[in-house]
Amino acid sequence: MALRQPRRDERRLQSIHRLHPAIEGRIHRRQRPVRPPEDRLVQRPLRLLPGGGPARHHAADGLHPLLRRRGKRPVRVRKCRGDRGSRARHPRRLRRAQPRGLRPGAGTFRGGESPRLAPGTRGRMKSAVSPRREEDFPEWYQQVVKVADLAENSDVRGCMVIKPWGYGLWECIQRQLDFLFKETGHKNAYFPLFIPLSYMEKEAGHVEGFAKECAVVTHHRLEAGDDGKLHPAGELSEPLVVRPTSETIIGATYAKWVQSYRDLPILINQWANVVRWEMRPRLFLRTTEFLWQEGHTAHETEQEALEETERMIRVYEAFARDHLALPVIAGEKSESERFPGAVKTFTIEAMVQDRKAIQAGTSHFLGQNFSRASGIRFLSRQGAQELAWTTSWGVSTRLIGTVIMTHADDDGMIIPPRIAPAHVVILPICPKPETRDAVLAAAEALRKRLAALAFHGAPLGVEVDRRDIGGGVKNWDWIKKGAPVRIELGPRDLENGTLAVSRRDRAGKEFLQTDAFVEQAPAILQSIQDALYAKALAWRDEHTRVIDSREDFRAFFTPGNPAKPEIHGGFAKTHWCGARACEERIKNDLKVTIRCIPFDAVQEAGRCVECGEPSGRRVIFAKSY
RNA sequence: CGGGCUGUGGCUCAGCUUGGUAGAGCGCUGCGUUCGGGACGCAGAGGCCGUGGGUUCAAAUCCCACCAGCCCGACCA
Repeated sequence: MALRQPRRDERRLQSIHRLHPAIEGRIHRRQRPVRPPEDRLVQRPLRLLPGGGPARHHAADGLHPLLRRRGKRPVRVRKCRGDRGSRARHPRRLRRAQPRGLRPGAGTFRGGESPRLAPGTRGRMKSAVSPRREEDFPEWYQQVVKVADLAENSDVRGCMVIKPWGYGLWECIQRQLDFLFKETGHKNAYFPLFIPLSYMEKEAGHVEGFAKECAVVTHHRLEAGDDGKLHPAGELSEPLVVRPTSETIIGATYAKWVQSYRDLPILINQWANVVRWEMRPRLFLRTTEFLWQEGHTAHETEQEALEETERMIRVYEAFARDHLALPVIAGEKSESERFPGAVKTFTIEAMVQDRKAIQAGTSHFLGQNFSRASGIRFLSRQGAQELAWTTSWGVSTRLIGTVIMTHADDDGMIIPPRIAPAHVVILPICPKPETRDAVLAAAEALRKRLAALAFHGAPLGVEVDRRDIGGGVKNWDWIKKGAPVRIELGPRDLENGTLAVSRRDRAGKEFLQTDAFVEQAPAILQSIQDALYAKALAWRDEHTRVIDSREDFRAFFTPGNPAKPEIHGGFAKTHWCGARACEERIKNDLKVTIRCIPFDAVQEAGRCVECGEPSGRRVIFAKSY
């Protein structure tokens, strides 16, 4: 009783708070913001390709031929020129602009009732995602995943349903990475989901790292009880662990495969799911079950294994850069951040839009730790029994989260063309039933022409959205999903042989001759790819600081408002003496960790940013995911 | 695993203090007007109020227990 009373009061307080006029006014304001003319669509001259490429522009008056043609009919022209600002003065709009009064349940920023305007952004275009990045980055992220139709939470805590558009991203990543693995001499195989408990105990560091987050299978049968419910029965003699990673079971297998140096190297990769019982799941970034790839190799010499470890982190680095448009820093992890059981861990670290670091891929030199634990022995060229040298390396569906947090904006997802499930989406505009068939036929013809083209060796992915819904809704749907290029094709385009092209990385749209567009399509996609990379690189560089003093370091990572930290900090390139104690203290004080010791760090004398002891090179400090 | 909070149509929530016919917005369906920047009007479908027990003539509402989820800390790709 005493427990519930304060709860009531709090609820009441909340209700009162919601009804406060100032707050209500902000939430209920339904006015459509009058967009400044320079933000309007059609008027702004566009270039689809950088540097005055072959993109064909409208005549000097800035008008598309279509619009000029219609210029004889002033009413149409005004409409076509996208003079949407006038909509605010339209009688119907005016009516909507009136305050609606209090409506129950509307005092929320979530769900369908998203606010048109964020505080202090009067007159700005509303964005598709609410809140905006600068308002609440974690919530923005969740909303992007949702509105882009990438994934959703399932009824199983911590496990997500990856929806077709999101899974399409994974398929593209998978296909291209797989190609790169094959190119570097690896073959795919598949190992069991279940690992005998005793295997997990073999490597001490490994146990320590994963024991706390293992799902354990103890029974193999269900029996109906007297209560009518099903109960586990048939207890296993030895519990099975659902793989959190596969070093142990693969090691045990390799031990059987390897007899002599002639059996080495073993270069194998597996595409699989793994389970790590996480406390705080987040779609794509940290889920209980996730999809990944894990490469496991065994080598004759330490040198060979080290080369493999570095080769694969370089593969990841290049893949991130060229395919995902992610600038990453490749380097080595400090001891405390190493993979459990590894001798060395290499990583690629990306910076996302809240300036935090995210580990996007890792490659581990496992030394002889796992071959010792699993007994991977071979007869050497000299006739002696030796332990193999092993490596493992992996990237996961977290890459998708990284891509989202790097490229997406306040209107939703932006997909780098090279991993887009569909590169070009054709939106047929069918205002009148009598032109519908012709427009759809033209859309299909265009799809075929585009699909015959190639982008980086693969056919262009083209989708025609035939859904019978409003043109604006349809268009926004694909903006939110982040399709690289949208084509609007309407009846008037048919007469003129034109189409309207929109790039997801830029505002507005441009009318082009269909032939010209088809010719340029792959180049436009590459231009988008390059632009995304350039933007992400500029962002990272802008928020990377060379820091030498302890005060500057602490100031860099201390938010102005600790109660509700704003987006702050970034990458700090600082000297570090190498002592674990310094690293630890910084982590405790600032929640900042060493992301990596970059491979390309120049040798340079300096002093540790924490203790002042001498240091030979700089490391990257950052807050991280 | 510690601390705080919440469970009511698909989603976000109101209703509970003071027990008496279950509500709103969005979404969904149909029809009409729309459709090249996110439309509008009208009509409609959809809920044993987390579960179990108790109090009462009567429980979404009061009491008890349980379950689930969220947030903040420790851990992580």
